[in-house]
Amino acid sequence: MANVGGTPRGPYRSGIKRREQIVSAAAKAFGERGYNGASMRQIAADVGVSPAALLRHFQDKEELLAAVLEWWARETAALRLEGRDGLAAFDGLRDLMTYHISHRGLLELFIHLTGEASNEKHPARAFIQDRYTGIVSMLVKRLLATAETGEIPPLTDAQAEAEVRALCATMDGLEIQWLLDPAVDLVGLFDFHLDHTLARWRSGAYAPGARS
Amino acid sequence: MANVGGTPRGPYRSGIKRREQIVSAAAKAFGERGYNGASMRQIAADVGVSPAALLRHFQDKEELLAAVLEWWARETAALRLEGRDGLAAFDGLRDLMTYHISHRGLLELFIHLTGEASNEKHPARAFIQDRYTGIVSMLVKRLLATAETGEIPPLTDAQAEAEVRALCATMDGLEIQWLLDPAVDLVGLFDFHLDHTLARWRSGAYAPGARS
DNA sequence: ATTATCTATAGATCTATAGATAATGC
DNA sequence: ATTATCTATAGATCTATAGATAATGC
Repeated sequence: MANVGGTPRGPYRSGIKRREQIVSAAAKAFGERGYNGASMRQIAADVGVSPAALLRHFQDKEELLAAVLEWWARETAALRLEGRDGLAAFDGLRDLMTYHISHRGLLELFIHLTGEASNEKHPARAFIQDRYTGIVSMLVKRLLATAETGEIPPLTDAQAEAEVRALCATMDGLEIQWLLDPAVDLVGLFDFHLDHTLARWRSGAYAPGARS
Repeated sequence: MANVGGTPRGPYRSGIKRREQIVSAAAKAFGERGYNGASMRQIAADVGVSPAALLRHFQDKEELLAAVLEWWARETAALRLEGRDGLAAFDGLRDLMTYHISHRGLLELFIHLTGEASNEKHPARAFIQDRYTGIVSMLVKRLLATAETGEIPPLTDAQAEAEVRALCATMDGLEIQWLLDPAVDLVGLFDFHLDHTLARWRSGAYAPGARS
Protein backbone atom coordinates (compact mmCIF):
# COMPACT_ATOMS: atom_id res chain seq x y z
CA MET A 1 0.00 0.00 0.00
CA ALA A 2 1.20 3.49 -0.87
CA ASN A 3 2.28 5.88 1.83
CA VAL A 4 -1.17 7.54 1.96
CA GLY A 5 -1.24 10.43 4.40
CA GLY A 6 2.00 9.27 5.98
CA THR A 7 5.09 11.39 6.42
CA PRO A 8 7.61 11.19 3.59
CA ARG A 9 10.75 9.27 4.31
CA GLY A 10 12.96 12.29 3.67
CA PRO A 11 16.25 12.51 1.79
CA TYR A 12 18.84 9.79 1.99
CA ARG A 13 22.23 10.40 3.52
CA SER A 14 23.82 10.39 0.07
CA GLY A 15 21.29 12.91 -1.22
CA ILE A 16 22.05 15.41 1.52
CA LYS A 17 25.74 15.10 0.87
CA ARG A 18 25.32 15.50 -2.89
CA ARG A 19 23.17 18.57 -2.34
CA GLU A 20 25.94 20.16 -0.30
CA GLN A 21 28.46 19.34 -2.99
CA ILE A 22 26.26 21.03 -5.56
CA VAL A 23 25.83 24.19 -3.47
CA SER A 24 29.56 24.31 -2.91
CA ALA A 25 30.36 23.93 -6.61
CA ALA A 26 27.69 26.46 -7.50
CA ALA A 27 29.10 28.99 -5.04
CA LYS A 28 32.49 28.60 -6.67
CA ALA A 29 31.05 28.92 -10.15
CA PHE A 30 28.87 31.94 -9.32
CA GLY A 31 31.89 33.56 -7.63
CA GLU A 32 34.14 33.04 -10.61
CA ARG A 33 31.73 33.68 -13.46
CA GLY A 34 28.70 35.33 -11.87
CA TYR A 35 25.15 34.05 -11.93
CA ASN A 36 24.75 34.77 -15.63
CA GLY A 37 28.16 33.50 -16.58
CA ALA A 38 27.95 30.20 -14.72
CA SER A 39 25.98 27.28 -16.17
CA MET A 40 24.16 24.36 -14.63
CA ARG A 41 25.94 22.15 -17.11
CA GLN A 42 29.39 23.22 -15.93
CA ILE A 43 28.45 23.03 -12.27
CA ALA A 44 27.15 19.49 -12.83
CA ALA A 45 30.41 18.58 -14.55
CA ASP A 46 32.40 19.98 -11.61
CA VAL A 47 30.40 17.86 -9.19
CA GLY A 48 30.64 14.86 -11.48
CA VAL A 49 26.94 14.29 -12.10
CA SER A 50 24.60 14.94 -14.99
CA PRO A 51 22.88 18.32 -15.31
CA ALA A 52 19.56 16.64 -14.58
CA ALA A 53 20.81 15.54 -11.17
CA LEU A 54 21.07 19.20 -10.14
CA LEU A 55 17.45 19.77 -11.00
CA ARG A 56 16.29 17.02 -8.72
CA HIS A 57 17.73 18.99 -5.79
CA PHE A 58 16.77 22.44 -7.06
CA GLN A 59 13.75 23.23 -9.14
CA ASP A 60 15.66 25.65 -11.34
CA LYS A 61 18.80 27.75 -11.52
CA GLU A 62 17.31 30.53 -9.43
CA GLU A 63 16.54 28.10 -6.63
CA LEU A 64 20.16 27.00 -6.71
CA LEU A 65 21.20 30.64 -6.42
CA ALA A 66 18.93 31.02 -3.40
CA ALA A 67 20.57 28.00 -1.78
CA VAL A 68 24.01 29.46 -2.47
CA LEU A 69 23.03 32.81 -0.96
CA GLU A 70 21.64 31.05 2.10
CA TRP A 71 24.86 29.09 2.45
CA TRP A 72 26.89 32.25 2.03
CA ALA A 73 24.87 34.04 4.71
CA ARG A 74 25.54 31.17 7.12
CA GLU A 75 29.24 31.14 6.32
CA THR A 76 29.59 34.87 6.89
CA ALA A 77 27.39 35.05 9.96
CA ALA A 78 30.60 35.65 11.94
CA LEU A 79 30.25 39.30 10.96
CA ARG A 80 27.68 39.64 13.71
CA LEU A 81 30.46 40.99 15.94
CA GLU A 82 28.96 39.21 18.90
CA GLY A 83 30.73 39.12 22.23
CA ARG A 84 32.03 42.67 22.06
CA ASP A 85 30.51 45.96 23.05
CA GLY A 86 31.08 49.63 22.46
CA LEU A 87 33.79 50.75 20.06
CA ALA A 88 35.66 47.49 20.63
CA ALA A 89 32.97 45.73 18.61
CA PHE A 90 34.19 47.55 15.51
CA ASP A 91 37.59 45.95 15.97
CA GLY A 92 35.84 42.77 14.92
CA LEU A 93 35.76 44.21 11.41
CA ARG A 94 39.52 43.70 11.26
CA ASP A 95 38.99 39.99 11.68
CA LEU A 96 36.48 40.15 8.87
CA MET A 97 39.18 41.42 6.50
CA THR A 98 41.50 38.62 7.59
CA TYR A 99 38.67 36.17 7.09
CA HIS A 100 38.13 37.40 3.55
CA ILE A 101 41.80 36.99 2.71
CA SER A 102 41.64 33.34 3.66
CA HIS A 103 38.25 32.85 2.00
CA ARG A 104 38.74 34.63 -1.29
CA GLY A 105 36.00 32.62 -2.96
CA LEU A 106 33.36 33.90 -0.55
CA LEU A 107 34.44 37.46 -1.19
CA GLU A 108 34.47 37.00 -4.96
CA LEU A 109 30.97 35.64 -4.76
CA PHE A 110 29.75 38.65 -2.83
CA ILE A 111 31.49 41.25 -5.00
CA HIS A 112 30.51 39.52 -8.23
CA LEU A 113 26.86 39.21 -7.27
CA THR A 114 26.81 42.76 -5.93
CA GLY A 115 28.00 43.99 -9.32
CA GLU A 116 25.33 41.98 -11.05
CA ALA A 117 22.72 43.13 -8.54
CA SER A 118 23.09 46.71 -9.74
CA ASN A 119 20.62 45.48 -12.33
CA GLU A 120 17.10 45.84 -10.98
CA LYS A 121 16.02 42.57 -12.50
CA HIS A 122 18.82 40.44 -11.06
CA PRO A 123 17.52 37.58 -8.91
CA ALA A 124 20.04 38.28 -6.15
CA ARG A 125 19.24 41.98 -5.91
CA ALA A 126 16.73 41.80 -3.05
CA PHE A 127 19.00 39.53 -1.06
CA ILE A 128 22.05 41.76 -1.47
CA GLN A 129 20.02 44.87 -0.70
CA ASP A 130 18.51 43.35 2.43
CA ARG A 131 21.83 42.12 3.68
CA TYR A 132 23.44 45.51 3.16
CA THR A 133 20.60 47.26 4.94
CA GLY A 134 20.81 44.76 7.77
CA ILE A 135 24.52 45.25 8.32
CA VAL A 136 24.26 49.02 8.16
CA SER A 137 21.42 49.15 10.67
CA MET A 138 23.20 46.76 13.02
CA LEU A 139 26.34 48.89 12.98
CA VAL A 140 24.33 52.11 13.34
CA LYS A 141 22.61 50.65 16.38
CA ARG A 142 25.97 49.73 17.89
CA LEU A 143 27.44 53.14 17.21
CA LEU A 144 24.47 54.93 18.78
CA ALA A 145 24.61 52.58 21.78
CA THR A 146 28.29 53.38 22.18
CA ALA A 147 27.44 57.06 22.34
CA GLU A 148 24.77 56.31 24.96
CA THR A 149 27.41 54.90 27.28
CA GLY A 150 29.52 58.03 26.92
CA GLU A 151 32.46 56.24 25.30
CA ILE A 152 32.11 58.62 22.38
CA PRO A 153 30.36 62.00 22.15
CA PRO A 154 26.69 61.97 21.16
CA LEU A 155 25.69 61.90 17.50
CA THR A 156 22.45 61.96 15.54
CA ASP A 157 20.94 58.99 13.71
CA ALA A 158 21.82 60.62 10.42
CA GLN A 159 25.41 61.13 11.46
CA ALA A 160 25.69 57.54 12.62
CA GLU A 161 24.34 56.27 9.33
CA ALA A 162 26.75 58.46 7.37
CA GLU A 163 29.67 57.17 9.42
CA VAL A 164 28.65 53.54 9.08
CA ARG A 165 27.95 53.77 5.37
CA ALA A 166 31.33 55.38 4.74
CA LEU A 167 33.04 52.70 6.79
CA CYS A 168 31.27 49.87 4.96
CA ALA A 169 32.05 51.57 1.67
CA THR A 170 35.75 51.64 2.48
CA MET A 171 35.71 47.96 3.38
CA ASP A 172 33.97 47.00 0.14
CA GLY A 173 36.22 49.22 -1.93
CA LEU A 174 39.43 47.92 -0.38
CA GLU A 175 38.21 44.37 -0.91
CA ILE A 176 37.64 45.11 -4.58
CA GLN A 177 41.16 46.53 -4.87
CA TRP A 178 42.55 43.40 -3.27
CA LEU A 179 40.60 41.15 -5.61
CA LEU A 180 41.96 43.08 -8.58
CA ASP A 181 45.49 43.08 -7.18
CA PRO A 182 46.36 40.62 -4.41
CA ALA A 183 49.51 42.61 -3.69
CA VAL A 184 47.30 45.23 -2.05
CA ASP A 185 47.68 45.00 1.73
CA LEU A 186 44.00 44.69 2.55
CA VAL A 187 44.42 44.12 6.28
CA GLY A 188 47.05 46.82 6.70
CA LEU A 189 45.10 49.44 4.77
CA PHE A 190 41.94 48.71 6.67
CA ASP A 191 43.68 48.72 10.05
CA PHE A 192 45.10 52.09 9.19
CA HIS A 193 41.71 53.40 8.15
CA LEU A 194 39.82 51.99 11.13
CA ASP A 195 42.35 53.40 13.58
CA HIS A 196 41.69 56.84 12.14
CA THR A 197 37.97 56.38 12.12
CA LEU A 198 37.78 55.19 15.72
CA ALA A 199 40.06 58.01 16.86
CA ARG A 200 37.85 60.49 15.06
CA TRP A 201 34.72 59.06 16.63
CA ARG A 202 36.32 59.35 20.05
CA SER A 203 37.09 62.98 19.35
CA GLY A 204 33.50 63.57 18.27
CA ALA A 205 34.56 65.03 14.92
CA TYR A 206 31.46 63.78 13.16
CA ALA A 207 30.46 66.91 11.35
CA PRO A 208 32.60 68.34 8.55
CA GLY A 209 35.25 70.65 9.93
CA ALA A 210 33.79 70.51 13.44
CA ARG A 211 36.92 69.70 15.39
CA SER A 212 36.86 70.22 19.12
CA MET B 1 40.54 47.30 -62.50
CA ALA B 2 40.69 46.36 -58.82
CA ASN B 3 42.08 48.80 -56.32
CA VAL B 4 45.53 47.16 -56.42
CA GLY B 5 47.94 48.76 -53.97
CA GLY B 6 45.65 51.73 -53.55
CA THR B 7 44.31 53.04 -50.26
CA PRO B 8 40.93 51.64 -49.19
CA ARG B 9 37.98 53.95 -49.47
CA GLY B 10 37.26 53.76 -45.76
CA PRO B 11 33.93 53.39 -43.98
CA TYR B 12 30.80 55.15 -45.19
CA ARG B 13 29.10 57.82 -43.14
CA SER B 14 26.29 55.42 -42.32
CA GLY B 15 28.75 52.74 -41.20
CA ILE B 16 30.45 55.05 -38.72
CA LYS B 17 27.11 56.06 -37.27
CA ARG B 18 25.91 52.47 -36.99
CA ARG B 19 29.14 51.48 -35.26
CA GLU B 20 28.56 54.17 -32.65
CA GLN B 21 25.00 52.97 -32.14
CA ILE B 22 26.29 49.45 -31.57
CA VAL B 23 28.90 50.55 -29.02
CA SER B 24 26.27 52.58 -27.21
CA ALA B 25 23.79 49.70 -27.10
CA ALA B 26 26.54 47.30 -26.02
CA ALA B 27 27.62 49.63 -23.20
CA LYS B 28 24.04 49.67 -21.96
CA ALA B 29 23.72 45.89 -22.24
CA PHE B 30 27.07 45.18 -20.56
CA GLY B 31 26.16 47.62 -17.80
CA GLU B 32 22.79 46.01 -17.16
CA ARG B 33 23.68 42.36 -17.62
CA GLY B 34 27.46 42.20 -17.56
CA TYR B 35 29.71 40.91 -20.31
CA ASN B 36 28.64 37.32 -19.77
CA GLY B 37 24.99 38.12 -19.34
CA ALA B 38 24.63 40.31 -22.41
CA SER B 39 24.29 38.73 -25.85
CA MET B 40 25.21 39.89 -29.33
CA ARG B 41 21.76 38.82 -30.40
CA GLN B 42 20.03 41.12 -27.92
CA ILE B 43 22.36 44.02 -28.64
CA ALA B 44 21.66 43.64 -32.33
CA ALA B 45 17.92 43.62 -31.62
CA ASP B 46 18.27 46.81 -29.55
CA VAL B 47 20.06 48.53 -32.42
CA GLY B 48 17.56 47.14 -34.91
CA VAL B 49 19.97 45.16 -37.08
CA SER B 50 20.77 41.49 -37.52
CA PRO B 51 23.40 39.86 -35.26
CA ALA B 52 25.62 39.44 -38.29
CA ALA B 53 25.72 43.21 -38.80
CA LEU B 54 27.53 43.56 -35.47
CA LEU B 55 30.22 41.18 -36.56
CA ARG B 56 31.01 43.23 -39.59
CA HIS B 57 32.05 46.08 -37.27
CA PHE B 58 33.67 43.93 -34.59
CA GLN B 59 35.42 40.66 -35.22
CA ASP B 60 33.94 39.05 -32.12
CA LYS B 61 32.26 39.80 -28.82
CA GLU B 62 35.55 40.54 -27.09
CA GLU B 63 36.42 43.16 -29.67
CA LEU B 64 33.07 44.79 -29.01
CA LEU B 65 33.90 44.81 -25.30
CA ALA B 66 37.22 46.48 -26.08
CA ALA B 67 35.39 49.18 -28.06
CA VAL B 68 32.98 49.70 -25.17
CA LEU B 69 35.84 50.03 -22.69
CA GLU B 70 37.59 52.51 -24.96
CA TRP B 71 34.39 54.52 -25.25
CA TRP B 72 33.93 54.39 -21.48
CA ALA B 73 37.49 55.61 -20.90
CA ARG B 74 36.85 58.57 -23.19
CA GLU B 75 33.56 59.39 -21.49
CA THR B 76 35.10 59.35 -18.03
CA ALA B 77 38.30 61.14 -18.95
CA ALA B 78 36.94 64.11 -16.98
CA LEU B 79 38.29 62.39 -13.86
CA ARG B 80 41.71 63.75 -14.78
CA LEU B 81 41.06 66.63 -12.35
CA GLU B 82 42.88 68.98 -14.66
CA GLY B 83 42.96 72.69 -14.01
CA ARG B 84 43.32 72.39 -10.25
CA ASP B 85 46.34 72.02 -8.01
CA GLY B 86 47.13 71.03 -4.46
CA LEU B 87 44.36 69.80 -2.19
CA ALA B 88 41.81 71.70 -4.25
CA ALA B 89 42.29 69.13 -7.01
CA PHE B 90 40.67 66.53 -4.77
CA ASP B 91 37.53 68.66 -4.67
CA GLY B 92 37.13 67.61 -8.28
CA LEU B 93 36.19 64.17 -6.96
CA ARG B 94 32.94 65.69 -5.69
CA ASP B 95 32.02 66.55 -9.25
CA LEU B 96 32.78 62.97 -10.19
CA MET B 97 30.10 61.75 -7.78
CA THR B 98 27.61 64.20 -9.25
CA TYR B 99 28.59 63.05 -12.71
CA HIS B 100 27.92 59.43 -11.79
CA ILE B 101 24.47 60.29 -10.46
CA SER B 102 23.51 61.75 -13.80
CA HIS B 103 25.23 58.97 -15.74
CA ARG B 104 24.09 55.91 -13.86
CA GLY B 105 24.66 53.67 -16.87
CA LEU B 106 28.34 54.48 -16.99
CA LEU B 107 28.69 53.69 -13.31
CA GLU B 108 26.76 50.42 -13.62
CA LEU B 109 29.05 49.41 -16.44
CA PHE B 110 32.13 50.06 -14.34
CA ILE B 111 30.86 48.35 -11.20
CA HIS B 112 29.45 45.40 -13.10
CA LEU B 113 32.63 44.80 -15.06
CA THR B 114 34.75 45.30 -11.96
CA GLY B 115 32.79 42.56 -10.24
CA GLU B 116 33.27 40.27 -13.21
CA ALA B 117 36.95 41.23 -13.43
CA SER B 118 37.59 39.63 -10.05
CA ASN B 119 37.84 36.53 -12.20
CA GLU B 120 41.38 36.21 -13.51
CA LYS B 121 40.19 35.03 -16.89
CA HIS B 122 37.75 37.86 -17.54
CA PRO B 123 38.56 39.78 -20.73
CA ALA B 124 38.13 43.16 -19.03
CA ARG B 125 40.41 42.34 -16.10
CA ALA B 126 43.60 43.88 -17.47
CA PHE B 127 41.76 47.03 -18.50
CA ILE B 128 40.11 47.49 -15.11
CA GLN B 129 43.36 46.75 -13.29
CA ASP B 130 45.32 49.21 -15.39
CA ARG B 131 42.77 51.93 -15.01
CA TYR B 132 42.67 51.49 -11.24
CA THR B 133 46.44 51.56 -11.01
CA GLY B 134 46.54 54.65 -13.20
CA ILE B 135 44.06 56.57 -11.09
CA VAL B 136 45.75 55.61 -7.85
CA SER B 137 49.19 56.64 -9.08
CA MET B 138 47.86 59.93 -10.43
CA LEU B 139 46.24 60.79 -7.10
CA VAL B 140 49.33 59.66 -5.16
CA LYS B 141 51.45 61.93 -7.31
CA ARG B 142 49.12 64.84 -6.63
CA LEU B 143 49.06 64.19 -2.90
CA LEU B 144 52.85 64.02 -2.69
CA ALA B 145 53.14 67.19 -4.78
CA THR B 146 50.73 68.92 -2.39
CA ALA B 147 53.02 68.01 0.50
CA GLU B 148 55.98 69.38 -1.43
CA THR B 149 54.38 72.81 -1.52
CA GLY B 150 53.85 72.75 2.24
CA GLU B 151 50.05 72.86 2.00
CA ILE B 152 49.99 69.66 4.01
CA PRO B 153 52.67 68.09 6.24
CA PRO B 154 55.11 65.71 4.56
CA LEU B 155 54.21 62.07 4.11
CA THR B 156 55.89 58.97 2.72
CA ASP B 157 55.03 57.29 -0.57
CA ALA B 158 53.51 54.40 1.33
CA GLN B 159 51.35 56.72 3.41
CA ALA B 160 50.20 58.55 0.32
CA GLU B 161 49.23 55.31 -1.36
CA ALA B 162 47.34 54.14 1.72
CA GLU B 163 45.43 57.41 1.86
CA VAL B 164 44.59 57.40 -1.83
CA ARG B 165 43.55 53.76 -1.87
CA ALA B 166 41.27 54.27 1.11
CA LEU B 167 39.74 57.33 -0.53
CA CYS B 168 39.13 55.50 -3.82
CA ALA B 169 37.71 52.57 -1.89
CA THR B 170 35.20 54.81 -0.15
CA MET B 171 34.13 56.29 -3.47
CA ASP B 172 33.63 52.88 -5.04
CA GLY B 173 31.83 51.54 -2.01
CA LEU B 174 29.46 54.49 -1.74
CA GLU B 175 28.72 54.20 -5.44
CA ILE B 176 27.80 50.55 -4.96
CA GLN B 177 25.48 51.48 -2.10
CA TRP B 178 23.82 54.08 -4.28
CA LEU B 179 23.37 51.60 -7.12
CA LEU B 180 21.73 49.17 -4.71
CA ASP B 181 19.58 51.86 -3.14
CA PRO B 182 19.14 55.15 -5.01
CA ALA B 183 17.81 56.73 -1.81
CA VAL B 184 21.39 56.78 -0.52
CA ASP B 185 22.69 60.33 -0.64
CA LEU B 186 25.84 59.61 -2.60
CA VAL B 187 26.98 63.22 -2.99
CA GLY B 188 26.22 64.16 0.60
CA LEU B 189 27.94 61.14 2.09
CA PHE B 190 31.01 61.66 -0.04
CA ASP B 191 31.17 65.39 0.70
CA PHE B 192 31.04 64.56 4.37
CA HIS B 193 33.79 61.99 4.02
CA LEU B 194 36.05 64.12 1.84
CA ASP B 195 35.75 67.07 4.20
CA HIS B 196 37.04 64.87 7.00
CA THR B 197 39.77 63.40 4.89
CA LEU B 198 41.07 66.76 3.68
CA ALA B 199 40.95 68.16 7.21
CA ARG B 200 42.90 65.16 8.45
CA TRP B 201 45.50 65.55 5.72
CA ARG B 202 45.92 69.20 6.64
CA SER B 203 46.48 68.18 10.24
CA GLY B 204 49.09 65.64 9.17
CA ALA B 205 47.32 62.81 11.00
CA TYR B 206 48.45 60.22 8.49
CA ALA B 207 49.74 57.59 10.88
CA PRO B 208 47.36 55.71 13.18
CA GLY B 209 46.84 57.59 16.42
CA ALA B 210 49.53 60.13 15.57
CA ARG B 211 47.66 63.32 16.32
CA SER B 212 49.63 66.55 16.65
C1' DA C 1 33.95 48.86 -56.72
C1' DT C 2 33.49 49.17 -52.10
C1' DT C 3 31.00 49.08 -47.98
C1' DA C 4 27.01 47.61 -45.32
C1' DT C 5 23.55 44.61 -44.20
C1' DC C 6 20.69 40.64 -44.61
C1' DT C 7 19.14 35.73 -44.66
C1' DA C 8 20.21 31.32 -43.59
C1' DT C 9 22.52 28.30 -40.99
C1' DA C 10 26.30 25.61 -38.62
C1' DG C 11 27.60 24.04 -34.45
C1' DA C 12 27.88 24.78 -29.63
C1' DT C 13 25.69 25.48 -25.41
C1' DC C 14 21.95 26.32 -22.24
C1' DT C 15 17.84 25.24 -19.04
C1' DA C 16 14.58 22.06 -18.22
C1' DT C 17 11.57 17.80 -18.81
C1' DA C 18 10.31 12.82 -19.50
C1' DG C 19 10.96 8.48 -18.54
C1' DA C 20 14.09 4.64 -17.43
C1' DT C 21 17.33 2.68 -14.18
C1' DA C 22 19.93 2.25 -9.87
C1' DA C 23 20.59 2.77 -4.95
C1' DT C 24 18.76 3.18 -0.35
C1' DG C 25 16.48 2.03 3.66
C1' DC C 26 11.91 0.78 5.74
C1' DA D 1 8.44 2.09 -1.82
C1' DT D 2 11.08 5.93 -1.90
C1' DT D 3 14.91 8.55 -3.25
C1' DA D 4 18.63 9.51 -6.47
C1' DT D 5 20.62 9.58 -10.74
C1' DC D 6 21.03 8.77 -15.58
C1' DT D 7 20.19 8.97 -20.66
C1' DA D 8 18.00 11.20 -24.14
C1' DT D 9 16.13 15.04 -25.87
C1' DA D 10 13.10 19.24 -26.59
C1' DG D 11 13.35 23.77 -27.50
C1' DA D 12 15.66 28.04 -26.85
C1' DT D 13 19.59 30.76 -27.35
C1' DC D 14 24.32 31.84 -28.39
C1' DT D 15 28.55 33.17 -31.31
C1' DA D 16 30.16 33.16 -35.66
C1' DT D 17 30.46 32.14 -40.80
C1' DA D 18 29.05 31.92 -45.79
C1' DG D 19 27.14 33.84 -49.37
C1' DA D 20 23.56 36.85 -51.37
C1' DT D 21 21.65 41.46 -51.74
C1' DA D 22 21.39 46.44 -51.06
C1' DA D 23 23.33 51.01 -50.44
C1' DT D 24 26.99 54.26 -51.07
C1' DG D 25 30.10 57.07 -53.33
C1' DC D 26 34.09 57.24 -56.62
